[in-house]
Amino acid sequence: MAFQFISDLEAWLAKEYPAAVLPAGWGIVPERCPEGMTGELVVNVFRIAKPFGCPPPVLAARVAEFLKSHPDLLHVEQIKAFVNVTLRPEAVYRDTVAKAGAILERGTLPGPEQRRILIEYSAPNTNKPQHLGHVRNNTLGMALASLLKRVGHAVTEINLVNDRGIHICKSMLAYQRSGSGETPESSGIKGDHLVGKYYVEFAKALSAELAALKAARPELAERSDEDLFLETELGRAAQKMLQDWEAGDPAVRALWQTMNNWVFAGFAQTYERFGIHFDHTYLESQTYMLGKDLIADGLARGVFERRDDGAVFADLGKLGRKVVLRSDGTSVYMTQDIGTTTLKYQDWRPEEQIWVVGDEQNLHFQMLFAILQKLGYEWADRLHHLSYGMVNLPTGKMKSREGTVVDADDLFDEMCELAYQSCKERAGEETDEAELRCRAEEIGLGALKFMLLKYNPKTTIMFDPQASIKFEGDTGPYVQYAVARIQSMLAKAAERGVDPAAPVDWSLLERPEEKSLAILADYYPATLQEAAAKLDCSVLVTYLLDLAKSFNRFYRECPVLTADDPALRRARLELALRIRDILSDGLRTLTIRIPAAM
RNA sequence: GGCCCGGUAGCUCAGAGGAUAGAGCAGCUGCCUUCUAAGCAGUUGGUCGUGGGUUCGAUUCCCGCCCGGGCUACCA
Repeated sequence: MAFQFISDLEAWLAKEYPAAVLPAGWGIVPERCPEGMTGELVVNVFRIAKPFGCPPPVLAARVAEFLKSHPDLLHVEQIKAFVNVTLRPEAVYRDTVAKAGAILERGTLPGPEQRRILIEYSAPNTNKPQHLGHVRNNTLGMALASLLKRVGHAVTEINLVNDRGIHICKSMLAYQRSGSGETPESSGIKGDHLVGKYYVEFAKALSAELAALKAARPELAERSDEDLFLETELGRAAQKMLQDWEAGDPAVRALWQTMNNWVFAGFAQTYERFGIHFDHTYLESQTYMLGKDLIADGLARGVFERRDDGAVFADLGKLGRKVVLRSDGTSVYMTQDIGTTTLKYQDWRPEEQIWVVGDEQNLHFQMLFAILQKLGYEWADRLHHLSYGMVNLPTGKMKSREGTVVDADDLFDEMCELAYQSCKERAGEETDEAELRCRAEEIGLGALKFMLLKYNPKTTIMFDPQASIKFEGDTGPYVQYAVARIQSMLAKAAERGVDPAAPVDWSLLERPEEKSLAILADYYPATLQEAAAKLDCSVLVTYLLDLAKSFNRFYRECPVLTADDPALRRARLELALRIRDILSDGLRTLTIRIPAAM
């Protein structure tokens, strides 16, 4: 915030109360005055009173007294410990939007607060295409990376692809048995979907075999499917394939490489369409053996202990005990994660690492961080798990096996097709097809990202296709539309006799819709920084909706190009342009693109 | 059982020790020969799960309880 009367108030308080011990980073943050109260900003003295050693209403009275004599303020009203103020128009704009670029620049953190941050997200398996759950992960990851960059951090985006393991072997086995040489080219099916088709095929065949097994041996009826996996022929065959893979069997390796390449090509398309770019992709097949030496080292140093059966574990106190090496000496997931985390540190030397991973792994990450701290890494206290909730459907959870997943590519298509229909209806005949498709892509995918970012990451999202796919109300297109309206005004400025390069007389903007818009705009830098500090893009989303709403109210109430006074036209256009810059910057920060027109 | 997250309007969600708890959707009423109606304005709708406690003040903090979800493997 950069309001002059606030700085003056702080200076005055410092002078009047020299004994007050103010906390570090102290500063008065004015709040926007609630609807229905007279005033534009409010100084909440409840919040600041403590160090001054007098009752809030008493301090508020003194604050009000000081502010009443301040030249920037038209009206000051004290109610209990709230001091509501109304500003002179010239003060509003001078302190907010009038200084070109100032608001956008203030979004960047001061140098010493900028850090090198590594963020890992997406982390797909290569046995099936991505679904809505992955889309939430991808969206949260890419937008968070972008937000952190926006406030000045040096961010490295990493993907760690889980390209080996029993799940891949399931797809491979089904393909080997019934694929008859089908390829993405021969079938016309996108690579990841083709591989997914065989994964589903395996799952079906396995459950048929399990059902037959249970029918033949009723004593097994109570056992879980996982439990009985190796009792089935298919299970044993998949297991055998995994062992062959690990032994480096050339045929298995070749099939694995072929099918994985299909999936990589498919993922690349999906990522490209969504606008995702990783600085580096690690493959689990190349990192899964890491970590064992660190365990051995930790064991020697007494960080880990060996159990009677030979398994090595970490005693993590309240978190419990965690096995880090099986009794047969092989790794578990935790072993690999210890290894890859140190690898990532060595490769990039980040000051912070962030993992975007679902909340079912909360305990895993608590344990991982605790283990790394026990191992004594000085960077181990700057690791964050950005935990997010599931995406549920009205019918319940998404389950690959039951075919109830919302496929990522299908969802993209559906969003964009709906956007296209709407674009087509509202555009004139003269707009060409390619342009409409391009707009629809930006609107459709923008709506999807915005919808996923709107929620606090930790909440479980209910995705109702009927209700969630919409372009009205609290949506991305609502914000994009505000930008499009401003662009359209700018395009017409010349024909209405407004020169966007002419000087601006801000004092003409006296209407409440104008002033509150400028005041709200000034909260942008703080909002960016708050969102970045909380690793929560929904803070920014909510703000952009507010700002767009405030703009739309202004747009309705205050004619811009059709105002009588040319100087007023000029000033209002300038205000609109400053708002456009913030909305655009905000959308870009969320990785949402801005259509040229809507 | 233990640990973690959630319970706010019919629905989906914000908010947060302070003023009269907000928004979108859905419903109802208006507003397009006037800068883009993917918009604006109005209106209906709430004992903020529940019982205690702390406080000048609690929906917000603390404790108990109820409901929903997650985790609690030598799976990833």
